Amino acid sequence: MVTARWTPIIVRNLLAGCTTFNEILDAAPGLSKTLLSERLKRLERYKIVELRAKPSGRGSTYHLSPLGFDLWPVLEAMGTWGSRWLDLEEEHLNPYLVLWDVSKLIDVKDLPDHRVVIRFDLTDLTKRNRFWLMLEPTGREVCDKHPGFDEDLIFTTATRPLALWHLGRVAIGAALRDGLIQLEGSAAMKKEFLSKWQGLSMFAHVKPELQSH
Amino acid sequence: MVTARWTPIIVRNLLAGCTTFNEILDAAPGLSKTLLSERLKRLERYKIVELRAKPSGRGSTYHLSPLGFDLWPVLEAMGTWGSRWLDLEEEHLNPYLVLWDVSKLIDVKDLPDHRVVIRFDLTDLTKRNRFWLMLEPTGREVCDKHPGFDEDLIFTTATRPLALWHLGRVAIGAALRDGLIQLEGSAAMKKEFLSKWQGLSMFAHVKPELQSH
DNA sequence: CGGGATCCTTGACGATACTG
DNA sequence: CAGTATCGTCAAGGATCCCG
Repeated sequence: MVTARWTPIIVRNLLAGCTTFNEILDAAPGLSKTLLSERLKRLERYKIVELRAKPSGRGSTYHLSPLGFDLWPVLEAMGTWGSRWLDLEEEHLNPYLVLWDVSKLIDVKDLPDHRVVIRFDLTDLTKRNRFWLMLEPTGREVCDKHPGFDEDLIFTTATRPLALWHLGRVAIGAALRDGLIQLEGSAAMKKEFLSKWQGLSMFAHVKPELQSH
Repeated sequence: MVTARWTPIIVRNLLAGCTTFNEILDAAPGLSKTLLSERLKRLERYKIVELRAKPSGRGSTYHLSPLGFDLWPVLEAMGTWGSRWLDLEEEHLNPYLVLWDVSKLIDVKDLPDHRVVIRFDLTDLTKRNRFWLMLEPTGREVCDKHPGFDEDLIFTTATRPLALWHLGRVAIGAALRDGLIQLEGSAAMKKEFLSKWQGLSMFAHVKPELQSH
């Protein structure tokens, strides 16, 4: 069960803090509602996931049990192995997923006490090429429509450099110097971003054994 | 691929030292030849397994690549999780598999310089209730027919105490005292067995969180 | 022994529609 | 929104036979 199709992804999403059905679904593109429903039900039977009634009355929220949390070492071992040995594939370039991961990995204690909006422009895409990362005292969010707030930073790059940066395979400083990434905004915001809000992948420290060209 | 049905078992068998098609198959009961063949082919494409021509000319032997060996942390994390949280199931009681694991886990350097044959009698079974563990300078083997050599030790127990002992959930001393396990043979052999040839599970040190009744 | 080729069944899954 | 129910499809894989 733990290794069945999509379950590792679902558990990762729960570990990352997803709680509702659609949050889990959004962070698992390609997964159908039918299958997610079936998996969650099965994970509940296996005591890995617990359901709680939503305050709103409609639907439930999903949470890992102690048993489920303890799957983290398994997922970490898988992630480390993948980072070390697998090439960067097309599917890892999905900017929404990269930014989703970025948003989840910014430490709560590093969140600003005011709202910050960072726009990401993907120069190699023609549609769905603009995303917004919102950092607020209460949480972090990624959306692909203008959130209606002023933008504090604008991050311009292509999908591949974005993924490589997040995976720690290019340093942000070098990428800025080489023009792979551009960052616009006030000096103060840039500094905050570079020091606190990078949200590097959990496996950014893993040294790949194979050259991904 | 790494998490596809049976692949973790296949990789575990390769890590344990299986090299031929049938060795892998024997240690994965329930796995069909068709599927093992397909999996090995796929693992080869993924550079996890390497084939080598057999000296005999017929068939090949299968070996893990560096990439494959590096899956060990993943399997270890899975095994630890399972030992900690999952109940002992019927399938884990299979005495052949338990003894297979025992044989693989006896350190080469602890192997005797002469042949030792240990017979295991399963008191709760009526057929296929007798196995032989053979320890030789050149290797270890389990069979379910009399190997034609004298027996040095006779280990009498039921399947469940056998599994519990191997998993480290009952100490051999306590099991002997309680009569769950009987051991017959010369005092010297018994001493060797108890000190060197127990071949406890790799997860025998993991403390289960749940009570398996 | 050491597998490969075929055939045929099953069940896993996606699409769609539905419900409170 | 937050899922559930139904149905059709396709591919994964088991059984069987085959071959050197």
